[in-house]
Amino acid sequence: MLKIYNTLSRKKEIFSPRVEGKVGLYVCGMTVYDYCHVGHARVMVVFDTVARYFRYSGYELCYVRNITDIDDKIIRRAHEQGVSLTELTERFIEAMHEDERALSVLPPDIEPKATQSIPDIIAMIEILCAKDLAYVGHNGDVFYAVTKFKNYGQLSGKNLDDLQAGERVDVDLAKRNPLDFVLWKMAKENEPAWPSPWGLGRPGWHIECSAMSTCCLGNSFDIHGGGMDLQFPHHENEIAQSEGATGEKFVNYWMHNGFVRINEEKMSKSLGNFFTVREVLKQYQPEIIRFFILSSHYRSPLNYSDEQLNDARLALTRLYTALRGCDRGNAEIDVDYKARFAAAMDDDFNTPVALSVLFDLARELNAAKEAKSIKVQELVASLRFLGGLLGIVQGDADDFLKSGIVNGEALDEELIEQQIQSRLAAKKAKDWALADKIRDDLKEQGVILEDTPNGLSTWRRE
RNA sequence: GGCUGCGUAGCAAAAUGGUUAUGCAGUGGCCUGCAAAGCCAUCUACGGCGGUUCGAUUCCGCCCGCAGCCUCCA
Repeated sequence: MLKIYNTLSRKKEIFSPRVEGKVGLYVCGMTVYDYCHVGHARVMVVFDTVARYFRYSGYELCYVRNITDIDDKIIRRAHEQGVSLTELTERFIEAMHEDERALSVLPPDIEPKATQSIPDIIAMIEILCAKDLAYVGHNGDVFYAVTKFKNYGQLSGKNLDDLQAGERVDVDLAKRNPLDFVLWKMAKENEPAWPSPWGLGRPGWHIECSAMSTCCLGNSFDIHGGGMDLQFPHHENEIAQSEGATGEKFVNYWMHNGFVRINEEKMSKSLGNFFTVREVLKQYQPEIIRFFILSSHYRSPLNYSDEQLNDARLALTRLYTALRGCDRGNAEIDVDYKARFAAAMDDDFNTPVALSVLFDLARELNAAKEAKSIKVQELVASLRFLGGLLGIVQGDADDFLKSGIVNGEALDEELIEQQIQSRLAAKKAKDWALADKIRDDLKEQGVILEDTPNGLSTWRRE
């Protein structure tokens, strides 16, 4: 039985879909004006893992993740770079898809763009105006009147009085209440704009998600996810907009993932302390990043450091070492491991525990290999299968073990093979000093030799 | 200031009212020409103070420390 921590209730709740066997999942995606950083990677990997697990559990899933391709920052960046809006956004959408593929993130079922949802957005704003939940300010912008929505603040546990007390942003005089937020923004000169009943302009940030999610998944759907920082005000505003417009319960379960941190501080664009996915990929294999992300629970903070990435690499090395030279055949999946794995994932997607099951499997597999037990294939099949649910250990073991890219200058494989042959000859001649020297020299260059029982040697990169 | 959440062994990271997490590192053993890998065994814990309880790392309260949101942010 799957349990999900619901931000709305701040409790783990038994997941019960609106429609038996079906799940609608909406996740707030990227604003595409720059490359994805590790924080974005976390959202992608976390919800990809959630999506994979829903499908494995037999649900018919519709996974929607939007792209914000119109926004102040995008406009500014396009101006700075002297390119058109779409030139900029298309470039970063492609870059995002590249990063996703690298991280084994499967594409969502629907990936709506804000600029392609303008009619839906306008229609929703019109309803909000008609219901007197929105108004046109002095400057022509359309605002949502926060005080008119009775449950405002329920998701983030805030109330309007507290929010006003803590108000620390410049008051926009066009608003009736400083907490009101913009639904439609009038265009300034040279800004991309769409016609609307209120004039040429563009949508505010929050309304696009309300429009796209309800259009793709219905007025009511099961799960809405995103980073912790979106809880307030973004998701709070989405609820106000959607429920205000439709009169129906917007979302049943809200899932928020924790931040990636650097030195105990949130990784973010504004702090400038971020690493892009493509930067990190120069130093670590993509699977290492994915493992690193899954090694902590999705709601916990995740500290980014070379030490942590190296730990992830060593951990994956252990799993691949167990799989090395093994074939899964047509073996069945071990039911006990499968049950333990499912129990972990059913508990609010507890990937650290799910991973620990994989390590227990690896240990038994190693022992089975040594004992030449008939269980080997079953254990291999199980490790591959359960790893696959997390999007890891699907590659060839030797490919992973031999392709360390830690120090850039990788020693040529042919050269390594030559050295190994020389060493085998030295071993045959019982010239241990020479054999050891060759091995030590290779070790210096990050190549570790491992002699096998059949008198040969295999190798891997450190 | 208001509202969240967190504080676990050398590091990372889970669960749990009484019993093994797991990975890396350490120690002892097996294996090996010696290693590496692997296997077996093993040492390091639950921020502080009170309370509830037969029993608390786990529940409650207070304190200390850290992070996040309250402004664009995944």
